[in-house]
Amino acid sequence: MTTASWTEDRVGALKKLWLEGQSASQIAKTLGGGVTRNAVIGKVHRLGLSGRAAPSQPARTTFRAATRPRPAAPATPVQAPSAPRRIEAAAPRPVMTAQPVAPAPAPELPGTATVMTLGAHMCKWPIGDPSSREFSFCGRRASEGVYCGEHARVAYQPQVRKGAKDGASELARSLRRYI
DNA sequence: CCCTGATTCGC
DNA sequence: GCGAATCAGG
Repeated sequence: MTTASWTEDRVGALKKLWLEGQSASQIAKTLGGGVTRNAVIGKVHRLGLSGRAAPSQPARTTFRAATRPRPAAPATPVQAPSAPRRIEAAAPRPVMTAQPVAPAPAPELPGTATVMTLGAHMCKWPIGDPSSREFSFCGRRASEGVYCGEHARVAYQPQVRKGAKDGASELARSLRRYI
């Protein structure tokens, strides 16, 4: 596709990823096609989407409302106090400790859900490199928030006991299964 | 300086 | 409708 326009597919993926909590830049990278984060944000706003759950990298809440750049704007009347933006609790992002690459999806291991097929109540544990075409989601029943039981336990990392070397290696081994 | 989203405006 | 430029902030 030479003209990276907003096709149904891309818009669908955009919506999904956006509501998923992905950042604009991340979505832009995922969608590829030379779309920038500005394009993503622009489209998001055009679609009426806006403020959702959680940002990305840093877990900070950048929610402001009206900002006034000022490019040759004659006395603009006071802008409305901004529309109500949803502020929901976000599911903790999975900790990806040095994720090398997604080698082979185990035999019966889940991970066939793509960004397009991932349903609302399907585990959204990412599998593989988001920028790769092989990228998929766990897809199992999301019983714990946005993740299935198993992935929820990994997402909500209990905390690593210090000095528990056996436990550490065990954790590392169990984590490997999720990649 | 990295990142985030928000807004405006020229196309 | 689209997105770069810009803004505002963590």
